[in-house]
Amino acid sequence: MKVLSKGTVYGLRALVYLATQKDRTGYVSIGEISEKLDISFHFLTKTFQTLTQNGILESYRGPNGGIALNKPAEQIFLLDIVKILEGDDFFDKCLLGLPGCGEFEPCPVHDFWKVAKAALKNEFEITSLAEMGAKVTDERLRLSA
Amino acid sequence: MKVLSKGTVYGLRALVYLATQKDRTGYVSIGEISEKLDISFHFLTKTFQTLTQNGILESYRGPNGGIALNKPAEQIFLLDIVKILEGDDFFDKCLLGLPGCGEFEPCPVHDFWKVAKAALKNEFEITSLAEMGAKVTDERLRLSA
DNA sequence: AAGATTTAAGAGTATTTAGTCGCAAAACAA
DNA sequence: TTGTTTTGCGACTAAATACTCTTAAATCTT
Ligand code: SF4
Ligand code: SF4
Repeated sequence: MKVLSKGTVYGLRALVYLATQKDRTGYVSIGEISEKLDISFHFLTKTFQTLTQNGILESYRGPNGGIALNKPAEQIFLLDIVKILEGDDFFDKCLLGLPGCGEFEPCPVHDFWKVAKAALKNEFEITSLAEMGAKVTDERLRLSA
Repeated sequence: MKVLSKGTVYGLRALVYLATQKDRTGYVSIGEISEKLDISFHFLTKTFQTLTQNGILESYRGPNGGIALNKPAEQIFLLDIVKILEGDDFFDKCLLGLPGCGEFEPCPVHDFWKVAKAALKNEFEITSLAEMGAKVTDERLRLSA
């Protein structure tokens, strides 16, 4: 059951790390994050570019450059990230991938899936990076499960 | 959000089709199913082999051969299929793929995810092929969403 | 026995996702 | 201006997933 792609998970972990560094001033380099979280530098870079282009991050090149959250971590929600990295239609997906589906002639799991999906979306909608950063220690961001 | 692999969805659609044919006696050929549901014959074959090896289906070669459910459709549940085709650990997966995770130091979505996963599993556990077959018309099994 | 039908099995190809590499562009420092 | 740091970007490679093809084995029909 792969809900999120690797790229999204990496991006998320990195963003949460950023959220835990909120007392630091200025930019945090991708190199540092890559090293601290043990994520491929170039892979992260690509993900961050997408996030920068979509207004989540601000980036700056050159010495002491790096990236920074574009808004306070309290105002960035899981849903924003997921929508950007997984696509806007992320929550429109059907469970069984059957045909002509939808409300019209729903399969047995349709009603359930609709509710479950809505719950997941809501959870993503109310969970901020700040909240995640507060609950997670740096150590736990390092190795993947 | 890809919950189930293509192979699993195909297998599921095919099994539901089988369930709708319960008044027919004898075996249903993979060729027929492949044609009726517009799914690649060889791909289906592979999935069916797995299901046969795991006791869901009974198969028979030669003219008028094919496959048949090994138990009444009322006694085959979504969960059985998913466990076989996606692996036994399907519901053990973590949402964010963070580290050392689990109960110890859960991330903010952990509790929610635990509940959502349990609900999904329960739904899969109580939904039988018969139930799905009753709710779905053959037409709707044909084209994928 | 010979040929037709149908699943079993495994090799082979294509597409998608994941991850790597190299260099250009921006900014700074000396 | 020259060199260094750091992001931007596109091409490249690797692995996983999805799909196809070929041949064998079982069973029936004649
Ligand atoms: S009825 Fe709903 S859940 Fe079921 S296959 Fe169709 S869209 Fe998916
Ligand atoms: S705390 Fe739970 S949901 Fe969160 S990353 Fe860890 S295992 Fe996954």
